[in-house]
Amino acid sequence: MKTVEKLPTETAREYALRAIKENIISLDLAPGTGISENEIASFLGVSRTPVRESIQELSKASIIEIYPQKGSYVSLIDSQYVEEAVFLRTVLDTAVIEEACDLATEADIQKIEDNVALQEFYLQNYATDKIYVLDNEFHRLIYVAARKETIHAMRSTILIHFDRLRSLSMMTVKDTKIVNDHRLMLDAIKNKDKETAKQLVEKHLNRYRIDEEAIRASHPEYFKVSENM
Amino acid sequence: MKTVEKLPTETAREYALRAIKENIISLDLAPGTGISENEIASFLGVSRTPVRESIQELSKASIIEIYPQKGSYVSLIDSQYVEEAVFLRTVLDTAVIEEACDLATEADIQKIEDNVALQEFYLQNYATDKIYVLDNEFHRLIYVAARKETIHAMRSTILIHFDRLRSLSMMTVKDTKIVNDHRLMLDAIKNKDKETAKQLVEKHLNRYRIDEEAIRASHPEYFKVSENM
DNA sequence: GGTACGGTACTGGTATACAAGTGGCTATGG
DNA sequence: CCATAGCCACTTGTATACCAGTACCGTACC
Repeated sequence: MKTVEKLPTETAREYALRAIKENIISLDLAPGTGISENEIASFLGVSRTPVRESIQELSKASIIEIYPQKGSYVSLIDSQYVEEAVFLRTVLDTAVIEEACDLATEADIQKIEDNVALQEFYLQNYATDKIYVLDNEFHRLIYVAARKETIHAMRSTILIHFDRLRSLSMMTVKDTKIVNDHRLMLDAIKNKDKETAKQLVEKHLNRYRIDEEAIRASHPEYFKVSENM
Repeated sequence: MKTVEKLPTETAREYALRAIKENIISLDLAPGTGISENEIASFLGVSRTPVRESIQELSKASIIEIYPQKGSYVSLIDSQYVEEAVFLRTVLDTAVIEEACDLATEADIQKIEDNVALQEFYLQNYATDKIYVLDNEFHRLIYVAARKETIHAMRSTILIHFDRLRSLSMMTVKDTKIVNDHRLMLDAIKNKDKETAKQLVEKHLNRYRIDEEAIRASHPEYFKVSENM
């Protein structure tokens, strides 16, 4: 497990949740790893309570499996859940951007504009490591503009199943293309052009198609064995 | 707060979550009510720990608002969240039933068939109080058939915002119509007829249109005052 | 050598103790 | 009578103690 800095503003619970999430997505807590509430608590320098609450939450989304009195494990990558994550993102993102076309205010658009401008700036200056955070923030801002922030929170939890597979794939979509997609989406929202916006989202998501079988071949121990074989 | 029987199979945490949820949906814990972890814990006969974990979970979906060191409150009915719930249900249910048309196995269909048959039986015998539970189960089985069970779990949490408004409306859609809708949906899945299935879901959801303003007029104290007025 | 049994050191589930902060009530002084 | 200061009873947040159940390992006995 990798160290995560505790921000002064967050509670122990928020810190623990963030630290565990980041470690799972980055695969520093690899699929199948056994985790102990006590161990993580002492590693993070907090008590079991906040750690336990975080683990409970992740287990709700099947990111962690809890076997009472036996142990807890980071879930193996399960095609079932990855598909659910991809499905949810596809269905929601397209529906939400259409809503954003209808509902976005000037202020919403300005925030997105600032975000995209920053993406373009970092792209020009080859500081592409910053783009990952801005990317997530961009998509959140779309949900905010569509007045669907609660839905976004749920989306991001289940998306962990997909995110860690993406980490594992080490597949990198050219940042140029990502940022360009974002610029075009913003334009579509400005123009209230739902049809174009929807098509852009579909095209954007298609860039992240992952060859799961190839990864399974090189890291079979990370994957759940399907029952139907 | 109304008593909820503890099932012998569930943990204290599951019991607490279920009890609190049911009380919020039934409005026995009315919107705006102040709740205390200690109070609920002693009422349910468990300690603060499982109660606290449940409240934390509900606060994630904005069902409960926590003000540290001050108190926690059942959220007032907020049009914003109700709309998010309706939006989520509409978007997901239509997309999921299409998936169910593709993916449902014989076993899945048989379970739905049994459920619908039971609905029809209770309808014939005027035991319509049983239909509410079967209704929820019916929609869950559709998600199961579409291999989207995790998504269903998230759906049901956010739907609380809508469910309690429905309780408040005391609006009753004729059970005859509901059960008939379900029968037709099942047929569409059997026939793998996505288009019909989708239209049926839309029609079905339209039956639950609620006149929020009328309810707001008769119970203004349950509603959040909009900031844009 | 093999097997069965028991101790031990873990697990997560629950209960309780303590900490830090808030708000209201009361008592006291003007 | 009013205002203010301080105590007290509450809140949630966190840490810790205790419980029941599990797994594993070593030992003793066959």
